[in-house]
Amino acid sequence: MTSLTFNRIPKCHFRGISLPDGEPLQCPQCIANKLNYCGAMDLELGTRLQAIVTRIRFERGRTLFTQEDSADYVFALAAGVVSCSHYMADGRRQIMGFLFPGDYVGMATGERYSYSGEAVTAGEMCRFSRGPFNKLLMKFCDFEKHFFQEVSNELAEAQKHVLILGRKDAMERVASFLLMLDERENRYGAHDNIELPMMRAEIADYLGLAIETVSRMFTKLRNRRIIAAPDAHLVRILDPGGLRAIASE
Amino acid sequence: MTSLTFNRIPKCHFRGISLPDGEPLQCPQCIANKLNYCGAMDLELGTRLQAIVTRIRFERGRTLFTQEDSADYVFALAAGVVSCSHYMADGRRQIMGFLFPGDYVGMATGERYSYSGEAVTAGEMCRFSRGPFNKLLMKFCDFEKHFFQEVSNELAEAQKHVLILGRKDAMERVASFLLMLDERENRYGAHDNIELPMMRAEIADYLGLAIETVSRMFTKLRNRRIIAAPDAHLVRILDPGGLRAIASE
DNA sequence: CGACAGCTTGATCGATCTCAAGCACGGTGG
DNA sequence: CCACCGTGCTTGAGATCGATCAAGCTGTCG
Repeated sequence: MTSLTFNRIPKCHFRGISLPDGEPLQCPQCIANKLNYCGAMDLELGTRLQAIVTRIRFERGRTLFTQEDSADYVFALAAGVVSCSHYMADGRRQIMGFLFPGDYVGMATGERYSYSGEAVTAGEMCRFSRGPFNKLLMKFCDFEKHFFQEVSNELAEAQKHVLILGRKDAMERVASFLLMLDERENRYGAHDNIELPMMRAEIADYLGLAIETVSRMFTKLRNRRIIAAPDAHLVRILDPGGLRAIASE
Repeated sequence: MTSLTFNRIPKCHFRGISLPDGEPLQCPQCIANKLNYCGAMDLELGTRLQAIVTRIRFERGRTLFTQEDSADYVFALAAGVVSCSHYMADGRRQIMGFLFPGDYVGMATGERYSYSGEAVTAGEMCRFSRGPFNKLLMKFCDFEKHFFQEVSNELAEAQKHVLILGRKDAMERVASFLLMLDERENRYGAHDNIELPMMRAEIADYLGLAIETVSRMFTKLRNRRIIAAPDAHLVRILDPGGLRAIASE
């Protein structure tokens, strides 16, 4: 069966991801997932996208694009996790968000990306030249309506982020962060553990805290039996209600 | 002359705004300002918008919509300044942004507004039922492309906000805030003073600070001759370079 | 086995919040 | 006209949360 399916690409193992050798992941599939309103067009759209895509594998730590780069490409993440960080002149970093498989970046941007994309884990992404990509989607789909929705979602997330950073204390921030990851995983089916693909430093720079503070909050949550954490990158929520209360949404 | 012009509505006097009695401001004009790509259609679009608009005047302090309200309306601000605040259960407030004449709200939202709109000054806004408004614009204009741009801008602003809240100290936050207001006024022509229509409490809740801290930072900037402040709601930037350095963009 | 990176924990420091007081201004009523 | 009051702003003093500095712990890799 060669027709594109609308299943999400398999939930990736964020850490120690093992990509199939040789045969790259089907990028158009993740595009199609996001564009699934396209209906009957998919197969041809997929083929056309295949024709203009560049697939790029990367290792943890690799910088995929920087905030100074001219925004010539649109990226779709096929596997792995990527952070979007803004660096200040003196080196301070604010992580704006994390990209997970199926996420885009580079659509809603001006002349330049305003943040840098860095690989939190190994992974693979699909790169499209902005022009042809836009033209193609515009031609095939009711393009803007769809991406309007996408950007709206991103905006809502940014506003949640503003609330966390502006008015929540350290405990509330960490709790909110865990709930966000939990909700994300819930969207793709039941799960018992939350996987934390990122390091403490990345959580800290997302939450506007110091590494040590993040660590202390995890410890506190563990001691209070709100969560269990078999290792630093795995969390099981023992008391969802308690966690939600702590996050004080 | 009845044809719509593309001039911005007159720069409003934020505080002590005096609205012409009887004859309401021409709302479709502010819509048209934002939609000026519509070109030849404007006149008819304006007329149709006239037909579905409800104009609402409001005094300082009035709540225009709340975060619990079902998002049935799109608003366009014709005059005055409005804050968009998210309230937490215990009363903490985070101001997500301020609306100025010509700004919209309610386009990029889900089922409900996720924040409340409150009048920072007296003003006037135009209210459209979401359905007819969308239909109308969709019919007349290359609607989504335009609003995609709008939401993208909003997203960029939210991300700037995230950076301010996540990684800047009190001094940098206040400096950044003043620069934002300055840039906004610059877009509409030269000016010598920045008007601060909002109170210290609102600046504080936008910047994630306490009122007292905001006040102290103003004092510090004044003492260092970076700004002059004839009164609490007027600021003149004496040393733009210095202010930019302090904001450490 | 040693070196290193990432995480945790402890002790101290400091920026910002909180609490409290005083000031400036505008509106109101005697 | 002026005393009074309320609101918003500023300033000061002390408390607090989270940052910073420093050390130790754990697991991985060569």
